[in-house]
Amino acid sequence: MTTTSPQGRTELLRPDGSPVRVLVVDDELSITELLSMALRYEGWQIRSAGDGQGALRTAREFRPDAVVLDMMLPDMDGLTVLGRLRRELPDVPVLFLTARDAVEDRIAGLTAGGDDYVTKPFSLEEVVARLRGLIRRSGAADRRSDSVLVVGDLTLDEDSHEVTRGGDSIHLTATEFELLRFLMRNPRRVLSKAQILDRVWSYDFGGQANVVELYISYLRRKIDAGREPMIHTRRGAGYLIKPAVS
Amino acid sequence: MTTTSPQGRTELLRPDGSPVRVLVVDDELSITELLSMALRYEGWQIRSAGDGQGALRTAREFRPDAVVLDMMLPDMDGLTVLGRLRRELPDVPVLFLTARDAVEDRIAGLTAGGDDYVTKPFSLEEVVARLRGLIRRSGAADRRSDSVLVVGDLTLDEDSHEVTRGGDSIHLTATEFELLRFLMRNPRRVLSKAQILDRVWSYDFGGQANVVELYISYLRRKIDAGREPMIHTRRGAGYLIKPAVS
DNA sequence: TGCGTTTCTCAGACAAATCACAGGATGCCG
DNA sequence: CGGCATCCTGTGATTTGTCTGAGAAACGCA
Repeated sequence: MTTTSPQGRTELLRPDGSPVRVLVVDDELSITELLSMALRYEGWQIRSAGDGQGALRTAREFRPDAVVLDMMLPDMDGLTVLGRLRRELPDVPVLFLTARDAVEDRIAGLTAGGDDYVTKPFSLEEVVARLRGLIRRSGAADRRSDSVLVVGDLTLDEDSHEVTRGGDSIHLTATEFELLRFLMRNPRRVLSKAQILDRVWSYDFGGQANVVELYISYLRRKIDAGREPMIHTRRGAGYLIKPAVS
Repeated sequence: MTTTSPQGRTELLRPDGSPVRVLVVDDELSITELLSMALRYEGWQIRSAGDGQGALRTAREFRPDAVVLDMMLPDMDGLTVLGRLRRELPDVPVLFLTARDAVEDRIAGLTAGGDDYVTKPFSLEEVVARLRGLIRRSGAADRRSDSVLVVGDLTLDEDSHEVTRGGDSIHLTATEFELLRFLMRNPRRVLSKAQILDRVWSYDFGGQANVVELYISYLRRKIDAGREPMIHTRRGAGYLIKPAVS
């Protein structure tokens, strides 16, 4: 089931209307904190664990709808945790976190069961989007929820990565796509450059803050070009997107 | 009966609408886990067993619509298991798993009865496709479900392995065929290279991830050559197939 | 056993995307 | 209506991702 909160955000809910439950497992406290905060903001109920033992214990009791699982845990191998987790909760989808530079040896097979993974360092948008996808497909959330965001005559399909405005297909790069997704998931809402940076860029991004301005300008060229603009600047505050007719 | 889920994936169902039931029998836990994961993702209900005794016990109680049976089991010969299985469930189709170097003529006789086999190491696409075929032909699922995938003017027949575009017949190698089948079973959906690798290549493949790029390029030469392209690259995300007119 | 086919590695060419930098434009305040 | 802060955007260096040719190895079949 999806529902729209007073702020205009669309939330995933379970069929009985209760919030989705997600278990986050990582040994770095800064990561679990970061993720917990971001996922809570999605309206989900979060528990976290710092090792395999804790993960299994919490899973048994918390019965999450999805799990975010770091492959590198102090006490056991990620695949071992996965195996035991599956014995408890056979159908729970798992989002794996892996190091990008890790020898890609035992990444194989991770997506085979419909699970997914992201590499560290990740962007929160990416984690949230993939989790939403997993939960949607797992059927823990209502099946009617679909993968298309719509704001005015602008649409964004999270499955096909297709973006259209007024029926015209628009090609976006990966970063542009994530930025637009973030804007569209928060329509009519001012998002500060800091918020955007924290969400759309990976958590270790160390560059200039004006990449956001740059990418907003890219998006405008592609989306607002010669039309009634949908992306607006609130000087000193941030940006927002809203339907053109206003 | 077939039904199309919100994601656009086609699922096999039994005539009464309940999910298809499959029993997986293998003594290697990693194999049963891998298969269970993948088959569950097909929307099927899975039980697994690690030896002949367990297989027979589970079969009696679970009454599967199909069985995946490793020929090498610790306690009894695959043929013995088959014989006893047949006494319980005369009509259930069986997919045998055999080592590649095993004497193949023993198997040849078995498949005459409508059963089928794949050799280890297998790809998940292959197992799933063959299981779908067995279940379809056994009549456990609705007979109207057919074996031809269609995307735009591109068709792929899973039974005859025939591929055509705009009426022209196209010859594909085994790997090209499986890759195309995977793409066509997930039309308009971005599939990452990891997903493709996990699904189309065998589970023990340890090679370079760029085989996917290579085979995509082979497919393009054969399918998109001089026509409106149907296979598209989403840089940094993966590949997708969709009808040319769009 | 030998020949054609298929699979896969490797490496270079190429294209696209990302981002820093800096000058120009715009809005806001007094 | 100036002056300052903020925002916009052109340019180009660098990095990253993808495509494909060439050839080696494995396979399948006669």
